[in-house]
Amino acid sequence: MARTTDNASASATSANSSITNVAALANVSIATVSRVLSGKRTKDDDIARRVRAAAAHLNYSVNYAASALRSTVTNTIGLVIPTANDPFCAQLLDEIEPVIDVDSQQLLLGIGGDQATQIQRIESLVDRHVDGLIVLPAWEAYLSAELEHYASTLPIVQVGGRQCSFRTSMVSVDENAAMEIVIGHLAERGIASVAYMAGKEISFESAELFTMFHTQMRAHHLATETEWNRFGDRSVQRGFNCAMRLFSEPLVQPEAVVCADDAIAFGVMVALHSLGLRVPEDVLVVGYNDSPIARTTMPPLTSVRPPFKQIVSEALRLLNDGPDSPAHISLAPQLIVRESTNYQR
Amino acid sequence: MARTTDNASASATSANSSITNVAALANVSIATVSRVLSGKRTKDDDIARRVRAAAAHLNYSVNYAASALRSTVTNTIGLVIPTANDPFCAQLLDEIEPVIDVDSQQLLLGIGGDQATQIQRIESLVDRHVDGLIVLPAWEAYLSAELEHYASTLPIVQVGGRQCSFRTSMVSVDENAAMEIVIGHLAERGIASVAYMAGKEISFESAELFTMFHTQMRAHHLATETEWNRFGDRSVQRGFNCAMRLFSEPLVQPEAVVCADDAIAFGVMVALHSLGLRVPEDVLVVGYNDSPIARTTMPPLTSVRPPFKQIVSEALRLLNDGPDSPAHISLAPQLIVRESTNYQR
DNA sequence: TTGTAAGCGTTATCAA
DNA sequence: TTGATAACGCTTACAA
Repeated sequence: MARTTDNASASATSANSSITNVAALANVSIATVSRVLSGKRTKDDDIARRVRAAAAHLNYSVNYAASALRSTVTNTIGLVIPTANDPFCAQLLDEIEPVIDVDSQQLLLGIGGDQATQIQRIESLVDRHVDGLIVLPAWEAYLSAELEHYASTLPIVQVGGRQCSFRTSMVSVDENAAMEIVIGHLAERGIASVAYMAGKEISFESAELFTMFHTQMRAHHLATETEWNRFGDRSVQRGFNCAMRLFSEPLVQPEAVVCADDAIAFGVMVALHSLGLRVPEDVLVVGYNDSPIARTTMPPLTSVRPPFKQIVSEALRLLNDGPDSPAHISLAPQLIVRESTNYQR
Repeated sequence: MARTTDNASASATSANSSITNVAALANVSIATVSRVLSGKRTKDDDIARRVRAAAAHLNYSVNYAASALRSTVTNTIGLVIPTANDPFCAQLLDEIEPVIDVDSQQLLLGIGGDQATQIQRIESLVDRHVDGLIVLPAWEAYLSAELEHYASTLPIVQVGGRQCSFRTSMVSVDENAAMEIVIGHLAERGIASVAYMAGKEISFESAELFTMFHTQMRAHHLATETEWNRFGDRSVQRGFNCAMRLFSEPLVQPEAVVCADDAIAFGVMVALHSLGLRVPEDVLVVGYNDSPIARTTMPPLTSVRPPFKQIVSEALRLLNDGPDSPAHISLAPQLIVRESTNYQR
């Protein structure tokens, strides 16, 4: 019997205490301590309380390296994103980090703007034996082979983009629903014609959206013109240029503009302003991503808000389900209605 | 002698090979393998080559958990930021991640928008035994006690903000140099008067900058008015409002506006545009942070670019120096001159 | 339900 | 230099 009560609390509140110290102080074996603290022992009797008290008193926290070495989990989640300088990625980061941390897990971050770098990051994280991997593919990054290769070892969830592998799970924004909500909202406002400034974004299937735009327009009997609707980058400049071209001609003009990104919408609003057109009285404008910019435009911008909280919770749930049950979950976004569409025709 | 050459390559290219497999294949002891692969054995003789070849052949990579358990390093760096939705933080993330990864280290990310959350994140990361900790304090987060407490255990580098502790290292942007460069640039353009829209940012000592603004203005014999210069948030709206107030009155008006953030500058430019004032012919505008927005304003915005690469390399160097030699490094930013100040009076 | 003891894969120690 | 071996702190059979 190695139970020693004497001098057990000698090194109290010293941070570098191991499970042995806790066991000694609680007067139980290290196995019991391990079981109580890891939740493998459900009863909340005197022993459990003694262990927890001892752990608290010694300011004990498990050594993750030792834990990971012996068991099969590392309590880490890997996240690979193309860049932090993207409103979708940044908002997702802000949403996912606290959720992971309350699980007493940690977030290992990999950033890669192209296919090669993303593959490197994925391999690094797999080497670290992360418990799960969440990947936001970079624009034009084909990660199929990579993801398939690790899909059997490790639960992987892809977020957004073109689906890379049917062997990994995927969570994405339901772009069809997004467009339905946007066009429905504009139809309710009494709008007759809409222009669409499409994009080619990370989080977003542009072609699918473009198709859905026309489907929804027909469904609501709204008008559009081929030359109104273009693919392009999602910069303020692009929105400005497109809107200047569109609204400075004395031809027929759309009563509303739907943009694939808030930045484009911002550019559109600046252009309209400089042309003497008022938002929303003359033209309604809708953005996408509900980035911080949407709250600070003048007037504030109605924008499609990706369901970040749901994306995060579904992604983590799919990771927990393990690699054997891949699923594709599509989540409807929410339309945040602000001043830029607050006008009834 | 436990050297076995037979069936050593049986499990070749199987990913889950340990140091034992490598040792067997290379016909040396595991200790030698460890020394060769960790660089503790400098010679590049036949043994070293054999070991490396075996490791490559078996697709071996060290088990970080085991390595961390035995040695004192985990090959992880902790980074705590207030939010990813901030251009300074986002750009720093994009810069720091690749530098860490080439060191075959990994980035553990903690996000906390307030003092309590940041303290939690710091504690989580310390529990994980990160080799070093980089902290960007949140606005009004006082982390002194926390940082001091861990400063002896762990190298900590604070980036930006008010200095929390003299026992930890710090890397910051030299705001005095920033203001000197900005005002110097405007003076060269032949400007006579300048307004300053100060901020209260994460990466940025507003009061210090405000003082330096006046110092530099005097040094260059430029004029300013008390009511031109206000503290405030760094939103587009704020810039717009301030500029509208400033430039719609028929009083004396500044010939240039310096802003504590690109977003403010953007708002200013929108306001000027709507008042019929041209940038840069009528008013010069300077931003701060050189965020993606600066390249997409119309015209493109001259902006102070924090020296991200240097901040990253200095922070990592200070981490490597260990916790015993705290230093404060102040790095001069660079002025990215674009169209918004490209006008000679 | 508890304690004992055997590893997990690596690095550090020490003797050769 | 090298190899044998003892930790590192934990989890998990297995036995009590």
